[in-house]
Amino acid sequence: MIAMSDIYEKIMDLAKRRGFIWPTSECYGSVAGFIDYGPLGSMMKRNIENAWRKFYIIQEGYYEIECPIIGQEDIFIASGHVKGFSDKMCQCPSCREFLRADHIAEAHGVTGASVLGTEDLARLICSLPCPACEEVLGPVEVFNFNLMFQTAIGPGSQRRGYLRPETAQGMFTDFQRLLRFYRDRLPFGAVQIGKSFRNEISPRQGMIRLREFTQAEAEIFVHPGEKDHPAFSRYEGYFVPLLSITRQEEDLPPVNCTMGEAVREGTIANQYVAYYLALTHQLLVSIGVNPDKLRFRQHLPDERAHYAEDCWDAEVFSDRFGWVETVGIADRTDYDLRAHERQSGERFSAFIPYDIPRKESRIRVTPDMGALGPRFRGEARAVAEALCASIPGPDGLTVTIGGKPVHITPDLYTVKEEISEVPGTDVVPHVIEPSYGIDRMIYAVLEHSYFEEMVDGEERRVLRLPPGIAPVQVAVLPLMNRDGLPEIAREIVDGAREEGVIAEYDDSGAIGRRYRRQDEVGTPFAITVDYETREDRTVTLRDRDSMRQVRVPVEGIGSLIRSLVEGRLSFAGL
RNA sequence: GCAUCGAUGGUCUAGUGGUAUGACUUAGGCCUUCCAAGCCUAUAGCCCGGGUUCAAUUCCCGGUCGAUGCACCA
Repeated sequence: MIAMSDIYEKIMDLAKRRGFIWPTSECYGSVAGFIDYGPLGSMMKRNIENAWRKFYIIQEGYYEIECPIIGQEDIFIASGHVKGFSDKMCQCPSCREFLRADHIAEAHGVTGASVLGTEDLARLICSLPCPACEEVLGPVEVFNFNLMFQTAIGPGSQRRGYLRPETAQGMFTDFQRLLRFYRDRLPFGAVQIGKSFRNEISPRQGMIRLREFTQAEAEIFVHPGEKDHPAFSRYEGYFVPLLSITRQEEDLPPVNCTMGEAVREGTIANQYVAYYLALTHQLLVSIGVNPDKLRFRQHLPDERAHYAEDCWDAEVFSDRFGWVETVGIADRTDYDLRAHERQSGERFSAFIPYDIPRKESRIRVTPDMGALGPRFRGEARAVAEALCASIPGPDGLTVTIGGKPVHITPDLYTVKEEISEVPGTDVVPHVIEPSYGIDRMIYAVLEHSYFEEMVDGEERRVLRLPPGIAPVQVAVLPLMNRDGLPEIAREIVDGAREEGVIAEYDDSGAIGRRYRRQDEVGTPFAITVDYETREDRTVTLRDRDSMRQVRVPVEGIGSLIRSLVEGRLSFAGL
């Protein structure tokens, strides 16, 4: 079979040659961490994004939103990215080496250096030697190297902006609008597909670590006390290969487990997380990820964010890169919404009415201002406030006003027990976040679809892409480039296009060569117009994977292809 | 970011201090009645900048990109 060590080279070679993925702006030498999607790559990417939409928008009923890529600073102060998404660095004045300032300090016995401010760190390291050139650093400047790209909004750079490092924040900042849109009820979800940016220090590994990448994220807002998914039965019996914390600690392989069982035995924190694990499994397999090269690994306690209740990565096996995290599914609790509540001062909660309004009794103290006013004059207001906040005894009570104790007798206020009705309560929802790296999914699908096989002593390269993902869905080929065959073929192309099928016409070279050309880019079906077509208006339809052919009528072939692409018919059933 | 190595048509490759070999691909033509057949023709290349030199794709320095190791990293 294939020498696996260079499968990456083969795929990237094919991707470059045939217009899937190109290094960006090659005429100026490209830039690491950025790629261009060529004609077939863009098409395939869109197909994968639409497959994603089929699950999250059509099946789940969550609507998509689209927020700016540039966000103002407050957003990322709240999210923690301004502070936490950066490293403290300095540059050695002697050798110009960039260094991690906190690492230098810690190497010389300072503990907790990573949480110190830049000035404290600068003071600490000025007498220390540079780890690269051994010169004493001296009064160097310590600065934050933030992984976010920074920009200025408007002229004169008055306002700092950042390119978003994730699409998620848009769904959080729009929370109140979304809640209103969903008519003030939980649970609801919002999704977003778009570009995110991280200024990686060293973005190697081709399209696995990009500085500009596409994310598809869903934020599902749920009641903190109701983490049973209303449609859980859909995936209750669905098997997913789980690599739990326990199994990782014991060095065991993943085990297939139904979602119902995993939740019951406590492996997965709740039904919501389990539901999206299963949905993700189904989604990834449907776009062409090999299920034997897919596992769900639970984050170990030390890699999980402190606020997260549970977190799993869908990892896809690459013969080149090993297990690659491609999707993250986390229960982020109320951390994000509370963070924005703090930063913005706005409300990030939902009002949830009780089934029956609750009665609450409360002791209420009403100060007699007519009596307090003349007695305490300027201090009357403070006395009244102190009274309202306390529960007096039978002989009144003593409050401290301006540092002095003051005794208030019962004739200066009245005490009443009040029964009030409380209709509901404010709840800050918990957030379930499935987050997909589209570019990594594309790479995984390419790697898992790529096959080489021997046919009649010749090597055949074929991308076994699912028909719905393939960039070209049908090739229409006149067997001979004459005798009226090209004309019929062009009619068939037009008919297919009218059905919304991506069809390509090719009359160049021997028929076998044309099949191979299509095989290499994953075109699932090929229609060949031959001499019989002129007699009886039938053509051959070839299946990419089996290379089998059947004869079908020209009439209605466009909609036949559409049914095959959409999976409503199978070639084997023709 | 550091260290080491590398970069020749779209792809793979030969080779050189005097502008470059072959194959595949692609395009046009001939041929061809279903899986990369054959023939003719054409297109297209020494990563970028600087230096040494009469002359640099070749030697030197810097950069970019890529590979590997270290560092870093959701």
